[in-house]
Amino acid sequence: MSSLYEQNPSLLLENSEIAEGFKKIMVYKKFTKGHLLCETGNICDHLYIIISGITRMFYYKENKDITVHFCTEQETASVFESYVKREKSKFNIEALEDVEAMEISFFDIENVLIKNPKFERFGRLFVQQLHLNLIERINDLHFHNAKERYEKLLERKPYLFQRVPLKHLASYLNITPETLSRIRGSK
Amino acid sequence: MSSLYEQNPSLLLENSEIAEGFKKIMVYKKFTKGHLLCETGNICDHLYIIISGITRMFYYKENKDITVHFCTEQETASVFESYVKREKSKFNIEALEDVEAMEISFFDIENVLIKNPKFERFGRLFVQQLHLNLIERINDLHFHNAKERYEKLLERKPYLFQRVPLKHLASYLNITPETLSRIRGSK
DNA sequence: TATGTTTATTGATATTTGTCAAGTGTAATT
DNA sequence: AATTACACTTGACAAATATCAATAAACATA
Repeated sequence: MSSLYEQNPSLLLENSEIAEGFKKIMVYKKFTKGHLLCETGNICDHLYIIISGITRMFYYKENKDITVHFCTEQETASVFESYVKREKSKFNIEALEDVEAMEISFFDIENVLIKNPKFERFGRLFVQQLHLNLIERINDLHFHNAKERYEKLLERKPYLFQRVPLKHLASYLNITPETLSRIRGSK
Repeated sequence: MSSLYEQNPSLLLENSEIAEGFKKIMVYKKFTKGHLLCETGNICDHLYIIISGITRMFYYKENKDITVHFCTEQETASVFESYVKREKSKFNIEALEDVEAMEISFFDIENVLIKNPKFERFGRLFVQQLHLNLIERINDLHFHNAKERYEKLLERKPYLFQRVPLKHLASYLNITPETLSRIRGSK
């Protein structure tokens, strides 16, 4: 598989040198359900590679709690734009279950990349994968009505419906809990 | 400015070695208004760095022409997921004006990165910038109603309203031309 | 288990946005 | 200039989704 379209950056971690380089800066962490891994107004200084559990990213709009993203096993939770641009996060990240994760700090990644430019490839693939995921998400939001969005999500991430309160799924789908309930009822 | 949050990858092109590496694989191209730089069903094999003119990415949903993205001077047009994953594009890219662009092929980028791993940093920053733009876009789509989306776009990219037919802006905002017309009328 | 709290469902109604149709304006072409 | 095609606007109505209120179900905790 050629470098530009290697989709899964974790493949590169089989290269033990790169794996070791990153493993050195990872810290094992546990968070209890309800804990905020990142809070509005703070700069998101860490990435969290989820080992177990599930998180959601959310914010408040006119007192309504709106979820914009979920992360679960093998995925990486962060407020990317805050992390990269060093600006205050508009979002919170909350543990919806007890969460185990490997934490990596911005500054440590920084140093690894400076010392080992060859790790940049991993960085690119990592960001590329984030980007591909977001393209899929935006295409879903843009091209489909409420019911289609629901069905897509049910097909793609059925586990969310087992693990996450429907109200969060509703706001993630950009609909009200009432509308989600009616969509689900009409089956 | 430190490497991870250098936002504008073009800064790196001031490093003449990297600039030269990429310049070698760029080809100057001209397209007339209406030309399709990428067509549905084909793999998008090239990036286009726009020098002048403007493009839109669009597709057909139930015979409706829906615009998902615009690119203008200094920006890079491509169907990223087709380009990266080597899969058939779901989108067309159309020149809305006569367009001058630097064309770069997938395979040439591939080779440059393989021969010069130090160029990976540029690649990462490039993808990172794409990603930050998309985050902004999705936040707008997700968090705002029709009128707010219109106002955001007017504020952020006023030139689009000078250069692009309103019907394309309407579908980009995920509303009908009639709704856009009414929003504009109510001022 | 009992109690209180949160979450989910259901119904009635309101609002937003879309659809269809007609008409006007504008630009390109003959 | 007349003709055509396309873009835009406006109005009447329809459909999708939201809001508000009431209730039921599930969950948490004493």
